[in-house]
Amino acid sequence: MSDRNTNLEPIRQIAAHELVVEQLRRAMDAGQFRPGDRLPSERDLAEMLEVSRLTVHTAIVVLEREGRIVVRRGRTGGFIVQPLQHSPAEIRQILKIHRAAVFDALDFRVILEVAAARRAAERRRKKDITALRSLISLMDAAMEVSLANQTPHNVFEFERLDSNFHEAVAVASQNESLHRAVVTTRPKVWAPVGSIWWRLEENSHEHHAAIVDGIEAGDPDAAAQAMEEHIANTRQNIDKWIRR
Amino acid sequence: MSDRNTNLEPIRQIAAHELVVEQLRRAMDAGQFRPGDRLPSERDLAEMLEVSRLTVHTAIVVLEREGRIVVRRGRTGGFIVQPLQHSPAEIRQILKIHRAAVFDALDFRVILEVAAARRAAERRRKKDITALRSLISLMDAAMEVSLANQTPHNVFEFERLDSNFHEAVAVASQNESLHRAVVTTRPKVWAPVGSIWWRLEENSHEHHAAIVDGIEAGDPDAAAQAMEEHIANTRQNIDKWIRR
Amino acid sequence: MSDRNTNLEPIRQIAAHELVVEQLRRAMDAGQFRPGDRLPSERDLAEMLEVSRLTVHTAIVVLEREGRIVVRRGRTGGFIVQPLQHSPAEIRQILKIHRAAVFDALDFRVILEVAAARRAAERRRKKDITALRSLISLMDAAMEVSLANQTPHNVFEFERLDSNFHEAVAVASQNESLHRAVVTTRPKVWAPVGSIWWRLEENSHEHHAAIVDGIEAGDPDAAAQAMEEHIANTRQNIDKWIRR
Amino acid sequence: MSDRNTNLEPIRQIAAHELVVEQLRRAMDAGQFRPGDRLPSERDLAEMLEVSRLTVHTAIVVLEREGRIVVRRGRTGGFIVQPLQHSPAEIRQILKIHRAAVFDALDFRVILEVAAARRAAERRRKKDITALRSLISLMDAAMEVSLANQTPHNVFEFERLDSNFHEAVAVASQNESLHRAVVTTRPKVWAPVGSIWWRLEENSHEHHAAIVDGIEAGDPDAAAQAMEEHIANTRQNIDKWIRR
DNA sequence: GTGGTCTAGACCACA
DNA sequence: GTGGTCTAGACCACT
Repeated sequence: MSDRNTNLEPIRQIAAHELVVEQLRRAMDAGQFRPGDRLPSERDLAEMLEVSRLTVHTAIVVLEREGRIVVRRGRTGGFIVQPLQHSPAEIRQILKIHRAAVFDALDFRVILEVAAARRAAERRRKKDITALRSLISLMDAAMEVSLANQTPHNVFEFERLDSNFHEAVAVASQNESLHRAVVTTRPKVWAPVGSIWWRLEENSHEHHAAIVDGIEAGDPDAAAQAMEEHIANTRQNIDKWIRR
Repeated sequence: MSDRNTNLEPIRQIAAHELVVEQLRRAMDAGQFRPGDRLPSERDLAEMLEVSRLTVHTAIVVLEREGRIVVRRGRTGGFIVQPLQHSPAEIRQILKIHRAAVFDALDFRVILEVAAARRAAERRRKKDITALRSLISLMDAAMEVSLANQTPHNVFEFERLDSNFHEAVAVASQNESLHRAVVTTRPKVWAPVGSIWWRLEENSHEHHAAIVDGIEAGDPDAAAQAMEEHIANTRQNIDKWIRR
Repeated sequence: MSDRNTNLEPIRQIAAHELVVEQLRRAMDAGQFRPGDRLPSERDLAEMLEVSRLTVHTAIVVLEREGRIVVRRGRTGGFIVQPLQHSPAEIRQILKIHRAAVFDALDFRVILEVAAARRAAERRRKKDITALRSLISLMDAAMEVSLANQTPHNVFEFERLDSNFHEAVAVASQNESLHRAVVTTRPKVWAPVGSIWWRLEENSHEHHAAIVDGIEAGDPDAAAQAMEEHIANTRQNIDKWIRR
Repeated sequence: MSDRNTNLEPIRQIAAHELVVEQLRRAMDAGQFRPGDRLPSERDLAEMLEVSRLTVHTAIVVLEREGRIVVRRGRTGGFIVQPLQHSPAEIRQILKIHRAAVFDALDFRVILEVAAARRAAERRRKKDITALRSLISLMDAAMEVSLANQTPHNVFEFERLDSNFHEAVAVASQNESLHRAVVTTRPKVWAPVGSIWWRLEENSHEHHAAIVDGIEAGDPDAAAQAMEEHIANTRQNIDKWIRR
């Protein structure tokens, strides 16, 4: 093996404020901050992120220029998270462009989350099951409201709960590496498109229930299969969107 | 869900020379530079990493103080990679301390690499199989030499080939996310300990062959099972070391 | 010319409320608000100046401490403009201190306003002449009243008209740069002293008339000469005051 | 006069870094920093302008985005002033657009600088004449070089000397207000266009000489007339450019 | 020594 | 109290 494959890649000194931008973007993508929410104040963010206010401010300016937040000044001011506004045509376009990356991420999600469901069922802990059950009932409630009157807010709420559910399964797997991988991989499927109503899939709550049932029953195969179907369902929905 | 779980983590601004240190450390851990090898010259590293020579120099000083390289001046000079020198007792100690992290990483490796083997068998491509076969024959050769006269150099060579083999399986899975996860996860098992001879496991070449056979036969279950046994074997070896 | 004459002057960042103070002071100096007048309400000023009420309030407090306005509360309340109260001795003192600056400004005024009168005569426009004539008749009226019963109020009125007259000549010159220079330079002569009765010069109305006659006749030299005499007259009056 | 003409204009809080931008732009327009020159370092500018380095830096970023300077890093780095690069067609276009403002400024320049020449002749001081003579000889030298080989650098040099000459006349007028007005008005004629070779007018050195002769002879009319012809010449050149 | 960036603290205008 | 901005000092990477 004489060809030295020295994979040394260029160093990119990443500015602190860029890291802040990335982290805030990721938090919004992951649904930790939903459209309409206010981000923490500059001072709070500075403390949480352990950087100076100036650094936070610089990051905020970037996010504002991107249109992901709106800055409101004064006593009642703050940074208001904006919805990623895409028309259905744009979404289709974006999905087509990122098709490869999205399906790559989805395929990887199957590996990670099916394994997570399996481990969770093998190592079932009471507290994990309790957490999952409570998330399911919250999602049921949110979905009912959403389906009744399609207000966007509840859609965002549902999305956040859905995110939390999948993370809770990863936590239940009791493998920290797996947990982290799940958390960082999930948003990659949705990030290019943003939050949109059609992610509210009709049968997802049945899948969720089946997953928890499998975990609670200590049946790894059942839990794994339910998760696999769940993600396959998502894949089909995206497929339909692209073909539409 | 009133408890806002804002997972914002502190920003860690990393100095450019630290990034250089990390990248060189990782390259040495991954076997790209083996003990006894010379790193590229300061000038070349600066160009490859797209930083100034001063930055490279600072990084080199750090690595020298860590004892991971030795700086030799003059005509035959350069930065000579040193073996991580741990006594068996130290290794045991280190493994005990990092026990949780090591087994967490191993468990995650099972998930990732078993899935990779399965996907590789499902999606078998000629070029992947050719690459895997050639790596196996190189490893056979290296092992013979190593077993004959236990020179460390060939051990390192074997390690590097082993690394390449596992990455080649990941590549054969044809999922980029999975590939990247495998590459970043593997070193986490060994990083705390460094390269040591006992990683030369007697039966590993049988496992490797079985994995490639499964992939070539288009038999996902066989490939997956072989990979699972292979990693389980590693786990047992580590277990034995800790108990010793 | 190796001595780099980099005329970079220190930046003076001016607080918004200071800008408000300055603008109100200048408006009072220019006679837009005369002693006894009420400034617009805080709310109105905030709207006109496009700042918050707090900022206006801060400015008002400053002006009150300076004694330039009195704040009266209640139904008939408001901000009452006060006359700048200087005794003749104080005025003489002030003039002596600012002597150089005042004569420098007067000299510059000659240049600007003589040129303005000349240009106005060269480029005479009906509407300018009409405006000048109407100002002259208003000044005549104000002067008669003032001379009859020396009430300060009409003195201020006269001053304001005098200001307007000189600005009208500048406008008639139809050179915008010149116009702006005249407007900013005139107050510099009087600013240190404030508004005082002796500015009511007996022969000024004759000068004014001569200036307009020159302009109307399209006689640049006549207009210029009249303006020159007019300002020379002012200079003599100031001189007398200082020597007194 | 019942119509209260309360000329209160909106307060514009001007950021310190904007003031820095303006001042540096003006200094470059005025020829204090010529294309190819290096501005003072951030640290020096901060000290000269009495602001923090951050404020200077922010201003520099703006000027860089405008393309007026280029930033070079490292030991030999700094801020390199760029020439305003306009094609003759663009210059014509720009001049047409700003025609009114340019001629307004030119007209005002006649007033100011003719008066300055006149005052200088009336109040002639030895040191002023010495300064003017030395500037003329420097300009002669620069012009010879420029005409010989039309290198841009000498053109910029000539421009700077030309600027200095006119300022020196203003200084010789011994009126500070006039001096300041001349300095701020001259660049307004050229600012929209930038530095270009055709400002090198063939007969300008004769005019310059005539102006100084008039001043030295104590002949205000001669000095004034020479200055008037000089600026009229500039006006004609611009006129020709627009019509071309 | 240059520019690039961050920190810590402060004051201000806003609502 | 919120964001907007500036200061003073520091460390770093570049050349």
